[in-house]
Amino acid sequence: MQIAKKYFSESLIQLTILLSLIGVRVDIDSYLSGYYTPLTEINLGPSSAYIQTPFHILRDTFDGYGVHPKCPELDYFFASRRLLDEVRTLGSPRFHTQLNAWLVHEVPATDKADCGPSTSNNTESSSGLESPGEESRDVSEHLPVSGPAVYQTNIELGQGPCGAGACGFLKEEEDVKVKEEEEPAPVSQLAHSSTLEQESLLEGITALSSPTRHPSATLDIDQQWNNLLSVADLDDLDPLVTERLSDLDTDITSAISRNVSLHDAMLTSPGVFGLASDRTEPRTTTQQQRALFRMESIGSLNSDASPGMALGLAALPFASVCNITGNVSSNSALGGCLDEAVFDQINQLGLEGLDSIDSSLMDCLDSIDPRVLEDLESDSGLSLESSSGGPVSPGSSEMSSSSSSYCEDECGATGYSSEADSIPSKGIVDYTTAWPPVESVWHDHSYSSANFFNQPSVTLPRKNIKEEPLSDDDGFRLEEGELSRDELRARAMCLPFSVLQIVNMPVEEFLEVLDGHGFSPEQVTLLRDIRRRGKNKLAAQNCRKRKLDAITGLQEEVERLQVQRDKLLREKHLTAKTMGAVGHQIRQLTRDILSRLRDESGTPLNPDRFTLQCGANGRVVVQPVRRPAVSTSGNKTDKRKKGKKQ
DNA sequence: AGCTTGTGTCATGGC
DNA sequence: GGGCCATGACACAAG
Repeated sequence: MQIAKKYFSESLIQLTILLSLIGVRVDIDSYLSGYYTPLTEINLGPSSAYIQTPFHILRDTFDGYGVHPKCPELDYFFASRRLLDEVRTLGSPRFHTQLNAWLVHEVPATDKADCGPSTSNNTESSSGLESPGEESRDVSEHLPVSGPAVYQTNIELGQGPCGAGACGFLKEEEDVKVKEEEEPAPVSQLAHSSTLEQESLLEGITALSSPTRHPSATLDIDQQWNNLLSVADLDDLDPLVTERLSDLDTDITSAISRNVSLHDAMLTSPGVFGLASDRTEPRTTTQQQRALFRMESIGSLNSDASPGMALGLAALPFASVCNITGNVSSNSALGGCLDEAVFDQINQLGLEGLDSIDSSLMDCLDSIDPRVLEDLESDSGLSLESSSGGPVSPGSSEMSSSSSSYCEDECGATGYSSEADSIPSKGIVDYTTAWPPVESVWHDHSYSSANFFNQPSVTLPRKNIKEEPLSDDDGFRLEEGELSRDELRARAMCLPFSVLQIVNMPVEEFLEVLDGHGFSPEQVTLLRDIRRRGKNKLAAQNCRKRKLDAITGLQEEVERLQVQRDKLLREKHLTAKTMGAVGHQIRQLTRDILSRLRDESGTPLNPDRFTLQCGANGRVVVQPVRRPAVSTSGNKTDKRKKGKKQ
């Protein structure tokens, strides 16, 4: 179940990314909240790489297994959101919108039954005219919504060369009135239906092909359109575009009849086209009303014509999406790119590196001589006495006899170590046995332990050499090379504790020591200062280590994101190029089809004035090119402005 | 001599 | 309120 959920989530993200490429924004956060770790951005600033976030609450849980509370790898959790944002910011390629028609429509069986006989039974077509009132009424009956695809104008059903009088063509305004048929297919049915619904709906769509009287012209059109639509596979589009475009360009001339009249295009019933030669046959008024530049029945001329063309045309806008979706599911190149780029990083957020760090560190520690470890511990001022016994403290025996509970095993970080809080500082350990255990000293994330082994050349030599100037400790200059300033101070004040002891002993024990040993105020102050400085020194070391780790992690992330960005940009460029080629091809096909249509006067339609429009129900109608009304509105605005001025 | 780097220390804020 | 921790800032030493 988890795998299925993961697969679904990844597919959803991929789909979102791909939809974003075509301008569709989908918010999937709500869908992913149940699977992926909540994408809460914490890296809000340069200093927030290690904010005090209680990640440790997950440390002992399944989700937080292996996650160090302050590990910089936690930042990778948030890479997924940034990657998605990056993809979205890349923009989206645009389809060429000059082609706003699809030569597809659905021809139900009832339509054939109704319209078939109309060619022979239409007795009113002799007039070739239809009253505008009727037309308007009919349109009002069948066009509930005056959508952009439907033009409701006064048309004149002049008797064209076909003689059927079924052509609705307004000569003066060159406007075309288009009617919807009685089929109850809603306008938004295709647009809002799912892919499966679209497919089932498109199954009834017949092909838009040339009439049967031009059988040679209809041979390859279905295949051509199928080829065209198959190009929507973005993976193979680029190398195939040119080839298929050339194929279509060469074959379209023969694929579409040049002698298709506008009347034929307007005929609704299959019988009209089937008997297109008999252009003098009358039609009924209602059939004339329906025969308004509709090409829905063209395909019916060829009863055995494959619906692939119409299906492909109607499915074009959906096929693109479907093919893209299919690419996602099939791990195609683009999807694979996104997989590699996005989800690999998401999957790599498991912080598995911590385990390797731990193992490698333990291996390193195992191979080190304990005596060497003692020497290394003595590098830091606080670590000088971390070796067994607390060598210099004159009161060491006194300490041991005081049954104090110290945590000298923590020579390193107390803040950065996740175990330092729980293991050493809480338990009451015998002083004599608590000193040297190496295995409890070297924590994987301890700055003063792990780093000393990993980078001894950086930290060790200078620590041995360095000694801050002390004007008040001139008497201890001989030992400055070995002892820290606080060590010298502790010796000068005759404190019976080493610096490490002072620093690492629990608070209760420390307070007990302060109260129970009769120290002078100066000694108490020095003890507190030594403890404070010692803890702060380790904290500073850990802080610097974390800062370096954070910088390193961010640099690596930047490099990864740059590589991924370049890859996505290349994909975007390729997709835009492909879309442009497809759009050009579609425009060319549209022009070719329009050039083969005739109006009632027998003149070919001007492709610059007409377009092919695919209705929501799959019908294809011829529409006049919309004239932008910017000029008129601009004139009105200008007139208004002028009037106001006057 | 100036710069860089590493380190210790202090001050401060949050828990 | 005190202790602890993290971190910026500063100073210092060494390369």
